[in-house]
Amino acid sequence: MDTDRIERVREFNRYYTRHLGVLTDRYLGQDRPLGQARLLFEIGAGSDVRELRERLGLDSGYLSRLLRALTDQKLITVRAHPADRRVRIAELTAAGHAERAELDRRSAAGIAELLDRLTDGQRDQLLDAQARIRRLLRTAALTVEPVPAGDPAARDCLHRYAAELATRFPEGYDPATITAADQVDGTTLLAREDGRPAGCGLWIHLAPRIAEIRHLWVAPPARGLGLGRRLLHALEADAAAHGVSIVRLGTHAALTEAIELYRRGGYRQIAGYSDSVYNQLAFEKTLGQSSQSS
Amino acid sequence: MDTDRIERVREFNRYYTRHLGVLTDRYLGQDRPLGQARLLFEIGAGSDVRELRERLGLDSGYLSRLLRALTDQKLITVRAHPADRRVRIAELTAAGHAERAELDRRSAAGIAELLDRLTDGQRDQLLDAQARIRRLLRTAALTVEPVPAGDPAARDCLHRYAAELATRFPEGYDPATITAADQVDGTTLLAREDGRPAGCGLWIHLAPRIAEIRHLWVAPPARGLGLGRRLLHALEADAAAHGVSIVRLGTHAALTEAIELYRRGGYRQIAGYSDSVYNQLAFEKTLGQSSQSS
DNA sequence: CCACTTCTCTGACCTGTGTCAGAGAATTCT
DNA sequence: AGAATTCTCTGACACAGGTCAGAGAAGTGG
Repeated sequence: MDTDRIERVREFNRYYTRHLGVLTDRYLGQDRPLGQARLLFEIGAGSDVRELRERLGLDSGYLSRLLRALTDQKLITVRAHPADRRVRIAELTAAGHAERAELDRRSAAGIAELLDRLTDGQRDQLLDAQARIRRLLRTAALTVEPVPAGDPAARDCLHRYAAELATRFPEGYDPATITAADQVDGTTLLAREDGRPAGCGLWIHLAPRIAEIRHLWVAPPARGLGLGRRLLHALEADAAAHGVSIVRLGTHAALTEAIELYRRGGYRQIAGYSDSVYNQLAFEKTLGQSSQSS
Repeated sequence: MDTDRIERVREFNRYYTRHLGVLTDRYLGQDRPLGQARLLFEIGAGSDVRELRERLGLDSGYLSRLLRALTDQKLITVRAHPADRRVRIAELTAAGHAERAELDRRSAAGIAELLDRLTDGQRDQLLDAQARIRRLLRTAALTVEPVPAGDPAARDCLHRYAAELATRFPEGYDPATITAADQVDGTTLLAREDGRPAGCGLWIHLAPRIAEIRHLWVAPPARGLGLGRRLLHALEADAAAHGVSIVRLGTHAALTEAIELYRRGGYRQIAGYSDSVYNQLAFEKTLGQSSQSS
């Protein structure tokens, strides 16, 4: 195995957490237990308790006691949800907002002190390297997996896809155009980032050994990570594994990034094969033996 | 202030610690409290208790109980130091070594899983960016400060400097050449990285308004961080602040990096002014108003 | 109306981490 | 030899974090 690289990453982690992680957390948890401090941040403008429990991954008993401690300190107030009085809503008081701002200021002060010791160019280098690492970690966190055609997360992606097209196409977009679940005789792929849906795509048969790729979409926050290309390749590989040798797809002239993606992916433009009004352009690719997922 | 940059660094810290930091620590502390796991690593080939306490920054009572827990699990043995029976020495048993290797393996497995999801080029990008960040953080952690001429840490640096020259000069180096503490009528500067001495340098008067910079040295682990340049500039600034307008220094032909440093720093070579056998080359710089520390 | 579910809170409990004071053994200083 | 110092261990204590079972209030469905 690649032990040298692994060791270097671990070395970095040790160094980084010791120097920066500690730095910021210590500032945060200076007067106040870390749990309470985090909760103050997480409450923000006001959140219901159930949501907080979910976001912070806490036991209901523990969270309840944390909330109690904060109300005793008059930093938050807790009241019942107007619609469902079982649910309770936590909100920051004026003192809570002040405390939160103070914690925020302190945590930022630690970073400011660090940045102060660097030249302007070095600061930019730092930010640049951090952005690159983050991008790579996010890329590694992305998963692409087949899901049943009716999968709720996938359907949700398709609706967001439709909503986006409606704003991008001058003529709008009719949501009824989306392929119905029972119409998918190929495969639906769903991409996730840390469990949250991040993109989708599906293919269906046009004829024996001929497939059509549809509804390839990447959620805005996941763009720029190469996910479109990855989904496209995965769909091709999956279709090939099901005996498909030719893949077609149609797209709209307004979707310039998509067109670029298909061109780079080895697709060539063909005459229109579809009667969908949105498919202004058509593309085709012959799947060879070399088609691989990645 | 530069709130945007600060916010971006904090964002990165949150993301990174959540994704990678957590990852490794969870693997480490899976079956075993983190304190015990860390102790197992720190003991390594065998260490005396006092040293462990220092390295991990633990209370003697707490450490004692951690050691007890590990001995009860037959992972370590503790015996008295042969020379001083108050001091105790902890050593891993065979089982302890196995356990340590297992923890190590698990922690590495988390990283390996991550790296596996990246292409080879992405892996290199990740390592490269991490190395850059680490370099920048270390640079920011370096401090340069004046110390009394007899400061033990500074004297220690000078001895290490002498030891290094002894190996680098074909003719060796006589430690008696080092400027005595009572001979320093200028300033001694000491560089530290996280408290540990990382380099030194000093200047003395050759004549009114003329100073000589001596014994500029950077500890091997701190090289490549621009510390030599920083020490040199700081010495110049300090001398200028004490009314010095001309700085001279002598060096040995074997010290090519130093010679390069002086050339880049605006020094020009002059005829030898010193009778020291090690000063094969001599340099001089006139300090202008623009001389600044940084 | 009744049974069931959902949501929060309370009390009891556990573990890990950390601090403090002092005892006891070994060593060093005078 | 006796006093002072060094080093480790023990016991007592505190607190944060976290888990579990169950009570009680509020809502939902038949």
